[in-house]
Amino acid sequence: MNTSRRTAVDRRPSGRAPTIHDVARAAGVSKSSVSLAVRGQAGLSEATRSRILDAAQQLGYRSNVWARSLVQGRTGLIGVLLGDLGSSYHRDVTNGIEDAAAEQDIRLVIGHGRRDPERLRRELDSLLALGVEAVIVVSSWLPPQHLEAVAQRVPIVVVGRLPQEVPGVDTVANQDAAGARLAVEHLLSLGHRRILHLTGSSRTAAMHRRRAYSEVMRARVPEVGPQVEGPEHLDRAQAHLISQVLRGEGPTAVFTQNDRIAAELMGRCLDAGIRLPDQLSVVGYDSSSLCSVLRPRLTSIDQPRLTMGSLALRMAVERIAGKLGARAPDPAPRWTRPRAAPPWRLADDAGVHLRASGGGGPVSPSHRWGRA
Amino acid sequence: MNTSRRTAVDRRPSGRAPTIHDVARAAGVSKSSVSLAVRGQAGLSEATRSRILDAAQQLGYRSNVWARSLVQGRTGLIGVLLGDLGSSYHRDVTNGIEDAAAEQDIRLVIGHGRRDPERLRRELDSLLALGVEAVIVVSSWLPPQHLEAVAQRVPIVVVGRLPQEVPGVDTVANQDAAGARLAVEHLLSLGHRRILHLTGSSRTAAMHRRRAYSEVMRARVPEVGPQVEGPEHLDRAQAHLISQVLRGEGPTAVFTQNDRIAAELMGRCLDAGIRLPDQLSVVGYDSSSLCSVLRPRLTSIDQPRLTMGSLALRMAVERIAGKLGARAPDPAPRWTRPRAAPPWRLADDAGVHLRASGGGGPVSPSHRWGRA
DNA sequence: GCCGCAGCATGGAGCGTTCCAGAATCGTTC
DNA sequence: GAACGATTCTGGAACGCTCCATGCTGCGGC
Repeated sequence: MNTSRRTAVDRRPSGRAPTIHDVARAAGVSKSSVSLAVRGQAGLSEATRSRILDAAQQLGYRSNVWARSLVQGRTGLIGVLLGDLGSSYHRDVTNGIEDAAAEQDIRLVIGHGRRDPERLRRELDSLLALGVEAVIVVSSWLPPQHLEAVAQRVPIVVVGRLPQEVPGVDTVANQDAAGARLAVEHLLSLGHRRILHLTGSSRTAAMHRRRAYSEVMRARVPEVGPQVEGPEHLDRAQAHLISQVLRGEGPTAVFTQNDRIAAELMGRCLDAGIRLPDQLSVVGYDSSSLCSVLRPRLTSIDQPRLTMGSLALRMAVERIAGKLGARAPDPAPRWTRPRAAPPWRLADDAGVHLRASGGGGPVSPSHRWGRA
Repeated sequence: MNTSRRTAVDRRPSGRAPTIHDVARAAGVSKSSVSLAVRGQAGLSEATRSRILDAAQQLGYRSNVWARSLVQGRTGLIGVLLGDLGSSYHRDVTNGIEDAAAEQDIRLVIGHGRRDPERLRRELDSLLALGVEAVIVVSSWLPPQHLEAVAQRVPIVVVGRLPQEVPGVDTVANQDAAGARLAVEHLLSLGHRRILHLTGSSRTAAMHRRRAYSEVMRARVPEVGPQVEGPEHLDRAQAHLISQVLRGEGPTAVFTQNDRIAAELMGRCLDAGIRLPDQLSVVGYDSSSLCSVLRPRLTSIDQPRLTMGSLALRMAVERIAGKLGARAPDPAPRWTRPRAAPPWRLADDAGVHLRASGGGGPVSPSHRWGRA
């Protein structure tokens, strides 16, 4: 039967990784002592400890995460499910998550949804199969009922705005309404009155921005009121806007739902020979890396993406600790709001601010201004 | 002693997941039979199989990946270490990897280096600790000696250009030289003679591009020859270039090492009142998402990023299969080059092409052209 | 001199699987 | 009816680790 085992051993990647037994033999101690030593637990003399660690070092020993988690019943893994790679938003949120994870003994596993709800689901399943103890979903595209089902197995924190509150799912979101208000107030302060809102989505975050825009417009310029284009026929709306501007009619400023739409609009305006910002001012939302690349530079609303990420991780850790019956590892920090038990949500707790395009070419109506 | 176990059980996330034993008991068979059934292996009657699967379904049983990989000695995991999230390059390469992985029974684990070699190393370690069977590194920033050390434990495929050939490490790279030649030939065909090369790096890929640029310039316009600025004092070089152009002197075209630098240059030119592309033509490298956003649109060199990703995954799988002593799963495809045994590398096998800015505003010297 | 008690160190059980040798069952064939 | 092979099913060992009960020292106090 030893020979039968042999074959299994031989089938594994060359030079089979050293185990706790190998280290034990090398250091002349029992496997239990090695286990204590590598985990830095008490109950060993300094002499043996260092002897063991030396041997481990020399053999290139690394503890097998799977074996450990098998016996401990936990993995120390948190899944990060990104709606998309390749966006500065997701990068920054992820960085925030990583920074917070580095403070704890938490390992992250990143999954990638490729902007596709179906793929997002599959990736979520995949993360669960890996044994993550919680999942941070940086996307609002997962269907609520699916989220709810998964949340019964494992804590879920969503960074973004879900269409509805989901039992057992915590959320972190930026203050969309406040951001939109900032944007509109900024344009108003520049003297604009006819301000258009261009939106590409009817999802929750977009609707919050749109609603706030409308409220401000109704309150501040009742004689003009809100004018929203999109999300449907967005292309045609842009074309119409451009022809208006070329005739010297229509809006003098546009607040777009996000930077991508702003960039697209700016491109089309420039193609049509419209002078930006003289003939049209544009303000975006997200403060993406596009802002400083575009000419004229784009004024946009900045979300505290790093903070949102860190927040999400801490919430996940707290949930795990709660599930495990222990108390939260940190003394509850400022943001904790230890109010209602699950389900709870923490939204709008992350501030937002306007980042006017610094430097040479701010988007403005015919005159320059400094920083907002 | 049973009670002592109890506490361990109770400490684990609520409602302890059902195991193979639970299913066995429910179906009235042995755990071995359950194992066979859930893995769809032969050796069971249809009757018992379906009875077992029903029971498993009812209990919501999911096989424990850690336990499985512990006994099988393999995880089915491949690590993807990204030099950075948030770039369209990394996204596309990752998509290519994922597409190829979907065809196999491979699960991907993504790590994130944040453009920092030190962090890259830590993430690599973290992936190894997770038990990945191979790592695809989408970055050229890891020090060769470190790569070499790790490659002894697990196959490594690098997407990018390492400073030197590393034993045991496979690489996938685009044809930097061919790409650079395309770019320069393109500008020459538009009538440019004084073409500057602006580079931001002295790393390998950049050097390949730079060298190819110089060769073409020497061969095609010997009376002008190559002129390279950067990587040091890039900022000053740009300022100088702009002042030259404003005086109607200096280069009429610039080939930049990448799109980021091209975008920066274009921004500064526009800030200075230079008309693009009338006064200066710019060609970038990468065909990033910037190209279609900028005005005028940016002509750039396109790398087959998806293909490169798929290639990398197939190479990794092949390596794993080789290490495991089995033959490659697929009949060797076109690109395999089954030449030298390890170490081998496969570079420059992924084609490259110029993507001229379509539509309205191509970067050109005073006249328009169609697609290249 | 013996007891008690630290402090260290250890072997064994068990985590949830897979794998394998062998047992049990069944149907054929002589 | 015995012998045999094929089919179906099973228990135990092992994977690499943690945890626990227990053993072994040596030392101070009575």
